[in-house]
Amino acid sequence: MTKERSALSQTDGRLPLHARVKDDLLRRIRAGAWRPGEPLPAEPALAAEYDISLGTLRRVLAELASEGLLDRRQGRGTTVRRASFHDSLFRFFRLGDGGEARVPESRIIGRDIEAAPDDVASALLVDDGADVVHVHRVRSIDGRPLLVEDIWLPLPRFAPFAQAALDTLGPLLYPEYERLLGVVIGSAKEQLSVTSADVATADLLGCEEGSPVVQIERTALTHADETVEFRRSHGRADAFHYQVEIR
Amino acid sequence: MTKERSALSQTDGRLPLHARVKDDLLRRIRAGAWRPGEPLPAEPALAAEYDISLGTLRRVLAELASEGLLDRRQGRGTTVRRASFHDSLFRFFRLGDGGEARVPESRIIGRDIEAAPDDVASALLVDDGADVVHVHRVRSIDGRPLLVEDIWLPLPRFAPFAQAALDTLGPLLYPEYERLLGVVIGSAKEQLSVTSADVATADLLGCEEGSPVVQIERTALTHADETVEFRRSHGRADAFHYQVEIR
DNA sequence: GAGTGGTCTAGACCACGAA
DNA sequence: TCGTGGTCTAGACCACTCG
Repeated sequence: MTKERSALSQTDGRLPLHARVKDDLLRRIRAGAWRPGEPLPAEPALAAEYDISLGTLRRVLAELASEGLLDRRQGRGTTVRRASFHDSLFRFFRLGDGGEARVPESRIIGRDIEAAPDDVASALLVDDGADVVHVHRVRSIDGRPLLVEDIWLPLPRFAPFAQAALDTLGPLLYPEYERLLGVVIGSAKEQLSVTSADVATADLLGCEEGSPVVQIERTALTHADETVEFRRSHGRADAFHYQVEIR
Repeated sequence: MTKERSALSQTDGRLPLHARVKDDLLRRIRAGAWRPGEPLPAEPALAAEYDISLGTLRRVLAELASEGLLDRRQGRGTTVRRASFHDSLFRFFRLGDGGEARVPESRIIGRDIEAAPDDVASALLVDDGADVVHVHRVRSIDGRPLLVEDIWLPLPRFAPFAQAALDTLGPLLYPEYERLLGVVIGSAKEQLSVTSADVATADLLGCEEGSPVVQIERTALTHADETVEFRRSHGRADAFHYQVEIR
């Protein structure tokens, strides 16, 4: 009679052990079994739970750490890493001077509840016309406007965000999502293209209507791959500047 | 008397063993100790050479493989991976239809030897005014011009390339560098910005002078981090389209 | 001091690929 | 068939963090 590893019953038995354990841990991480910062069970406990050797478990944890999902520190434990991608303003736009990583100021111009336009609905995976929160804001450095953002969030999940006093919101929204709703952003996809500025955007950016602007569309997901935010940002093309390092 | 590991004499003795072995392997790979595709010594041989256990060596090799430098295949051996980043045309521009990964056609408009302009000289790390090969070409899909490229290569290293018959050159230059000169590209840095088309570029791209174009500046390096190519490409901004996935 | 992850070793068996 | 890397185990000792 073969020994069953009940903890792995949901994984593909044809895969090597380490792959099955990795899949299962991935599932639990995505399911939010541990909050970011909260330690996972210690290695001997996890190894016992999966009925595998310490070496095999350690290999899996090392892989997940190298892929950026886990944080391992001697003496402290293994924790789920909080996603911390840079602000797209910093990744894509050249700032006044090089150097310091300042958080750009944020001025919210409007926040309301509206029926989702087609493109927003399909990005957020909600029905056309479903209610969503819409935030419109400008991000600046030293008072110089650099990026105009439209942000859409699904309801009813983001109702607390729709009601929070505007002056309590910091310039970075993801920490606010976590504080107000317990929603932790795990990954995002961004899509860049070049368009031309409409009147309102040109006005906010201080450029001429029709002048080229870089458009960044971002879809943000939780660790469980739930789509929870869609934003469309525009910045002056003459300030655009992006570097890629290729393997 | 402590046992010396002569193979590691060039590495920092305060580092853990696996890190020292990794540094040394990295150095040898960069130095071209093995050609891409040629197998490294087998694990037991390498482990003996470094006087470390198989497990430790395997950990190092697995790391290098996961970072894309090595290719490991059961029964075949461990080899240095040939860099194979996608053509920037595919990474940054939307093509007629989605789907197939065709290699765009290439039409060389000019090739000559010239004195390096300031920006080219500083990118290639050669003296201002030093002789360089300059290639000017247009890349198209289905006869539709998508990208205009200026490519500069340092002399005398690229002399064979300057002399090769144009009709023997394929649309992808990196395989040609390898064939003609034994130069293998290991990595590249790209820098994107938005400018406006000059007359000549507009003419080649079929757009109006002054209309927005995306500029891609690429510096290509060998595994040994020697700078061997600088290219500046321009494509129509309305065809620009780039996706990033963030952790 | 107790518990955590970090490093390192030794050895077994399996699956793949080339000769 | 033989040598390669792939998987898995067992156990030792060290270094860091925290109460």
